[in-house]
Amino acid sequence: MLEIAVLGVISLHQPCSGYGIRKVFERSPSGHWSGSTGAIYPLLRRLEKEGLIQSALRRGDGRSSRSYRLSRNGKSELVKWLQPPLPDGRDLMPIDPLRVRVRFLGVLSPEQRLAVIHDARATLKQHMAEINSLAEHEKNGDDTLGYLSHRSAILSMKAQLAWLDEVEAMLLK
Amino acid sequence: MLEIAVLGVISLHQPCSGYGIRKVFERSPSGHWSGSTGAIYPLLRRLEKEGLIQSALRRGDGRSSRSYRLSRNGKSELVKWLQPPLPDGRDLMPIDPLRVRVRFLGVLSPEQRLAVIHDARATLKQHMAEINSLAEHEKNGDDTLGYLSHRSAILSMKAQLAWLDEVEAMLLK
DNA sequence: CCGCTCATGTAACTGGTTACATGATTTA
DNA sequence: TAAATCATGTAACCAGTTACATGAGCGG
Repeated sequence: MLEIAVLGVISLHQPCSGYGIRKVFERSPSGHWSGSTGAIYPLLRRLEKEGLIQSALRRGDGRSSRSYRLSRNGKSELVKWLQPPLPDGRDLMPIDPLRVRVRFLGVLSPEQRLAVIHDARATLKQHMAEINSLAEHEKNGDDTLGYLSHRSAILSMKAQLAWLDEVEAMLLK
Repeated sequence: MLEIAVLGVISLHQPCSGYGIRKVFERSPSGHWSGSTGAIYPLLRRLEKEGLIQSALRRGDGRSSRSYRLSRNGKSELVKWLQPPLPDGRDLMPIDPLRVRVRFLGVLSPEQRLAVIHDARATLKQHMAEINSLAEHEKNGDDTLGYLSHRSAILSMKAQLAWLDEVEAMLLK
């Protein structure tokens, strides 16, 4: 997946450096990859060896960096991944840490269970507010798909909050 | 995470075999771990070595299996993981393959983009129907938390469907 | 000139998957 | 009696993280 994400990020920001790609991952609020150097740099060299991306050296002197662009093969690889059919419904459902927690809530005392729910609600609300301000900011910008990605995160957190209400109601019953 | 999930599954089904634990993962519809032998069996031995679980041999003759139970330490490890504070908001957001796809939809033609949306909608609806029938079945059962886990999956898929409507609307605009 | 950001890289590790291998028990 | 299921395990691999290491350029 990181491989595809890197191709995708290059498609959005080309020409860009490995460092630039890392920062995109690091700064993205919708959880995921750390943008660790140990993942990105070896991956970039592999992608270039496979002909999916091309690099050019930017200034051999001093602060030199590689500038990456997507090749035709790289683009068609990305297109191929994007196109239907999508993977199985199960593979579309990521592991939700909150869901896992609630699944095993039975080992806690009733009071502790409620404490977990309350804490989860607070954490979600706060993170939602953060992403919401980002989204508002780019609402009428040119990066529609970036905005929509943030909307996805917002809607999914809203759904989790609604779910937490259900959970609390059933626990109190 | 698999480590915690295994402790959790044992807490729910103890005493149970490694095979039984694997099946729980395999059959769970809310995507995640494959329940691969190469993950479970070494992990179980490690957990026992660490004193988090205990095993007893069930019939040395013929089809023999190990029967696992949670130890006090194992239970308190699970309790510790469950309790607040939850991880950072970012770490609570798993990587959503659908979101990643939409993020990079720009490389496709407008018609292809809509095809992806339509396919995603169909896949989600079908998977939602499957989980929904499971959830209905266990609605008034004793495993409230199992039911709520499925509800979480359902609500999150509903949110994704609503989001896809937003995406389509913005793409058509 | 000090600290921050840009920039690249490696080594050790963790956590998981796939595929293979084995064999007993149950069921159609 | 054949096929499915119960049951356990290993080896090779893949993807990603953490921590370490290095160094240039830029702003206060």
